[in-house]
Amino acid sequence: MPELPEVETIRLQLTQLIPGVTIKDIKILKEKSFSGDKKLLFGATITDLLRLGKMLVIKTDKKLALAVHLKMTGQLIFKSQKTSEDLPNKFTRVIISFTDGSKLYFNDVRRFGWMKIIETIEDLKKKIGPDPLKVSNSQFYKILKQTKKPVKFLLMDQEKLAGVGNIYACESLFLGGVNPNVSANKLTQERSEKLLDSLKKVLNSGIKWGGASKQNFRNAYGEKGEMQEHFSVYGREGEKCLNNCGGKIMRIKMGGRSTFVCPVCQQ
DNA sequence: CAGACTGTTTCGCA
DNA sequence: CTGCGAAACAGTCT
Repeated sequence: MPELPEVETIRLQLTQLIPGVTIKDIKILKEKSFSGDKKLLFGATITDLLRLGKMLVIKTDKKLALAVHLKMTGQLIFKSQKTSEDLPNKFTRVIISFTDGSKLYFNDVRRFGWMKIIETIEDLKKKIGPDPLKVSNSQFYKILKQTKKPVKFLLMDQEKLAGVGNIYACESLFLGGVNPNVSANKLTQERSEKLLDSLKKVLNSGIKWGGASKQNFRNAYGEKGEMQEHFSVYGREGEKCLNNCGGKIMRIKMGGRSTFVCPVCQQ
């Protein structure tokens, strides 16, 4: 579920909370959710946090880091007090305890997400494209030229561009006035620039509102985000287009995923 | 009961 | 070998 803005929200919050704390113990409640030898991290102190697309990397002072992918329903919630009323819950898969008594809970209803001990981030980096917030207009235009697939698929292709999922793809295409079915390589340079600009705006807005919590997303404090209240098209099927063009938002299927479009504004 | 769901990976077929 | 789509992963919710 979480896309770039949701993961970034968690990263920003955890950056205020866990650098400097030392891992005391790791409790793995679901084997599948954690890979690597947990003992290697005992005694490691968190240094900083990094985001690679939708992945979060928790770095330590040892030569090891903990990579996390939340997939559809993952949550990373930090509690400074020793006990918490609501955590762990039945969906808690991993609990990382720190020497100061604080804890980091990895919850994941559907168990698609994972935590993985890694020695280097190079392998993770290799598999993903650049971060859309750091891409230049010319770089983005080149990426668009690489495929004739519908532009929406391109935006969501992590190997081409890392971090965009279904929601922010729909939102940015609407803001950019681009039909999701248009072949990526058919966009003119001008439209490419507008689309990238829209994508950056939508992603930054998502970060500003602390992520979108349509279903499961919670930030590092266990709270919902507010971005869902600022969607222009996502989940607004049948409602009036906010551009006052007279069109109604439609829901179409692309690659099995719901896609929301304004048939008037997005050509 | 059927269908959705904000994400990847894998498998089978053209 | 490439590219594509469907299926799989697993659970809750409407």
